[in-house]
Amino acid sequence: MREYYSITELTREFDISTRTLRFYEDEGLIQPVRRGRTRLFRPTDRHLVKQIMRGKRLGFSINEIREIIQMYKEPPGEVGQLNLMIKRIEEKREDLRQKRRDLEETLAELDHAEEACVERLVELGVTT
Amino acid sequence: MREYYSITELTREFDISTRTLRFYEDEGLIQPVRRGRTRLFRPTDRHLVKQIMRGKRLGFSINEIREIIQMYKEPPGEVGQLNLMIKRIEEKREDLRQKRRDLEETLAELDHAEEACVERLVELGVTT
DNA sequence: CACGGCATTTACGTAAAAGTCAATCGATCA
DNA sequence: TGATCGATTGACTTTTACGTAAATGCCGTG
Repeated sequence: MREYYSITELTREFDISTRTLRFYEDEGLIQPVRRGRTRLFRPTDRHLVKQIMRGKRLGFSINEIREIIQMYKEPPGEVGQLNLMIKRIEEKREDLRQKRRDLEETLAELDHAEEACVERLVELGVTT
Repeated sequence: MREYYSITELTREFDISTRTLRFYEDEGLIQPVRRGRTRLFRPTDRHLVKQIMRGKRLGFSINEIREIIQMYKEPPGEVGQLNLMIKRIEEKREDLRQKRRDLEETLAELDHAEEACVERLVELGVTT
């Protein structure tokens, strides 16, 4: 496991801009350390970026991603806080389950659409 | 099956504003008919709205949703167009499969986070 | 030491997707 | 007939998530 990644390494790996990484830092999603003024990204920062990109692909906003990231962190020490966190996690999971239903339905409709296209090709006498 | 829905009926059903429905009309995603100036939404418009909301939850942009909706329509009559459409459909499906992987990974991490919370509660001697 | 290349900060810009507000119109109820 | 309710249009505003530009810092190489 590498100790540090440069900002450009991460921009290449995740196909995002430096601006985007600095933006995520401003938003408090990642906390790269500094050597002088230069940012040094540790493996945990890299992993966070990976999680952020996943969240983005799933259509979560920065705020929602921030919430999700909170959940991955060490669980709090107090009972009330723990129960609250469990509740929040359950909510997010329900959210994700809805997305999964949406996803399966969309996939099914696309399957259907593709079949219709293929059938149409057959009608037109195209040798597959 | 109802013949027409009013704009407010649909805003209530989908929990969106009238502004949003008009916006979708401006964007050409739906084409409600008119009685005078009043919009009348047919079942097909309602179904389109349902598909739009699904797309939104999955993080697709309006343009992407527009593309997807195109794919649900009648397949074109020309062979080149049909092959192009099949290619586009396959791309979208790959996109959705990526989302599905993201989704499963996120769900797994949330499961993990919840377990950690529950364990912590046990450590604290909370009777479940 | 000058230079190229990467990095930084600050500041302003922008596209997408609506929200909000004001003025108006038309149908209907009392 | 006047008031009220729902709908419409148009203009302006807002939020999110960065993009872009300008000016400058840091550093290894020849």
